[in-house]
Amino acid sequence: MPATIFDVARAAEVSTATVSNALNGTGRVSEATRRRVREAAERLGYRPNVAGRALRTGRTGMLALGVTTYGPHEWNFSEVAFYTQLITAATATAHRHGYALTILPATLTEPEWQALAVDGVILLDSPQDDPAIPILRDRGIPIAFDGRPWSLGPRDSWVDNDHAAATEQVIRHLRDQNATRIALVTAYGTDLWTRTCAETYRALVPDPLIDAIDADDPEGRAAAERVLRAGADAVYGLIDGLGRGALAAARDLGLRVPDDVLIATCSEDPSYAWTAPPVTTLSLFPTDTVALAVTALADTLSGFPASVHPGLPTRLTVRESSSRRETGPAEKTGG
Amino acid sequence: MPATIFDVARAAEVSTATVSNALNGTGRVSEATRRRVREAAERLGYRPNVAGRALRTGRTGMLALGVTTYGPHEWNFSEVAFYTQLITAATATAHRHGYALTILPATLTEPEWQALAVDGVILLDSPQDDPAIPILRDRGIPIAFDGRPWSLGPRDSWVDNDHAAATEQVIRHLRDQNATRIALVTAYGTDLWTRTCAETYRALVPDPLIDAIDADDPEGRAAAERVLRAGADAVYGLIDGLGRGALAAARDLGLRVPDDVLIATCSEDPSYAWTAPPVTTLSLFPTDTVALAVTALADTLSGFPASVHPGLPTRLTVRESSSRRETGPAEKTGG
DNA sequence: ACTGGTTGATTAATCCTTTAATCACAACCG
DNA sequence: CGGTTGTGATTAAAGGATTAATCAACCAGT
Repeated sequence: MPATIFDVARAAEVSTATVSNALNGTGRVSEATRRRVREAAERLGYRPNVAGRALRTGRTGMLALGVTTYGPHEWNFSEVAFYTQLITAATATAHRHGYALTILPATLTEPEWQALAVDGVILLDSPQDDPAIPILRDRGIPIAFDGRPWSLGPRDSWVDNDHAAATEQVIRHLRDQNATRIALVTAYGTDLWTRTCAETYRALVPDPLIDAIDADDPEGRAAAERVLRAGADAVYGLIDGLGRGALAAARDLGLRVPDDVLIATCSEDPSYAWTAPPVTTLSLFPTDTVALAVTALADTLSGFPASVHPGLPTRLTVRESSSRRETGPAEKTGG
Repeated sequence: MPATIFDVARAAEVSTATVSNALNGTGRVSEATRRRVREAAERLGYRPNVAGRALRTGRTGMLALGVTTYGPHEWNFSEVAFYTQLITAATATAHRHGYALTILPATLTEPEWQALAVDGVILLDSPQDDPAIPILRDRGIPIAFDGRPWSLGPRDSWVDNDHAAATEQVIRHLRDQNATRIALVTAYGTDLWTRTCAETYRALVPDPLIDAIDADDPEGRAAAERVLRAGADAVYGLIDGLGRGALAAARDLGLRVPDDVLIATCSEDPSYAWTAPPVTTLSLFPTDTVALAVTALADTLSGFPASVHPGLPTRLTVRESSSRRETGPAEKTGG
């Protein structure tokens, strides 16, 4: 039995319309009346009923975060710090803008997308021909893409890191450490992020060696083993767990890291500073990225034009797994 | 402009009441009419408007997950993997029961708790005198506690691991490995989980040595250093990051693990299998636990009585950080 | 004094669904 | 045949907020 707008109206001795106008800053209300209404609302602990407001305005005050998966898992959260940080930051940012945020299961059917009662959606690494897109467009729901989208509607925003530059930085670093055959291990995805990284890689590496992780092996151990068997002396992984997967694969094959193989991976996991050896990581700052996406979405919902933020920075943290000890030229060629 | 119940009524040539009854299985509707309504609804892609339904029934179809923090952080996600798994499982389970789930920021004020439009709340490690409790009780919103609560309302459920047994298992294991001075490092919390573990520890250890992590040091490095300086030869951490914090502290003090110091920590982080040395962990299976909590909450909302599930199992994974190499009696005493 | 414009408030419709109350009709019983 | 019971549907109210349309009062101008 929370206080309704009628209770406030009665207490302030005005109509409900005046209460609404006074509290929302709409219509015409004298200063004195506004104060009276505010006080009454405060005294009664009045909070607008969200269902009533949603019914009338069509706005729910809710945002949704959608994560697309490709593998068999309902969530592709193979225990990655990336998602935790991202969810955390998205939720906090949404609240800061006055929205609640709900996280969608990866397996949403078309009628479920139809029925979804949200004001806006953040889509993470939306794949090609994402079934959600046409439905959301049709419903007039703005989208903020985290990761470059395949198509962009008029009310859509997007944010992304500068993956080309990041990939180039990693490849050059591995080269500087005398890697001669650099392999790339990707996720299963058909997202543009994977594609951009792969293209940049191909443009830089004369003899590309690309493999994707298996659906049942989130840390990519089998994929790492394949590329190592194929002769790679450096592995760069686009998925968080690949540092561990590659360490395991190297050990199984009797290869020393970093003496025989160099390893680097995209990851936000702080524990890579503590593995044996510590693993070089590329951080994508998911918190900053998604916060920007949520803010863009909130701005769009406030009537501001949609915005685009490509080229967000990344950071390469070089650790022992990709640091060859100081070597003379003789050993260099021997690699 | 999605189809409303009026559109379906017109298409099926019945009243809206009949549509509602037919689709919800309420009231009295003939089989033939029910089929006609179903077909019309299907054809028009009708999905009940959640705001309209919420306004009428007072049910929103939304659950909230509340995480209480004690430190300065908006989220106490220092325990990365634990929360990821937990949030993931909670969301998936909620969806399985037909609810959406929203994650609450830790810093919710009383009026915000008042206005929160949800059918039920899951509270994680609710502290003593949690301000949310009286408000939710007053509003008749059922609570499912993950972690034993300080007080239980008639519609509240709770689930928890058997922390006493788990703590005892860890202590005994460390003793078996010849630890003579076992220290306990806790979070900042006033939650019952911390308290239960500490009490069990005190009952088993003749000379207790307890410290809590600092608010600005989520991995507890400073706390680990303090207890090691105080003479501990084994550290058991109740927070996920403490494995890393203790490894760092030991290294800084020139102590070898496991030769000079044994380390074990509560954690879901798989990368502890890859640290140098690998760290012994106690898993609390947060996914199973929270799934049970969400299910209990959904059941309560369906009219079933609230339920209580204490004593959920844990698992101790012994790794090198707490495994003394086979030693003769001479070395044992020298420990 | 009449007109026109401004201000500050109210009235009433609207959003969509659920559900208690009601009604029409047919079958059955005494 | 009048009265009761049961079935299958409809009518109308309710739930809480927003907002277009309307109204009353006042002031200024001619």
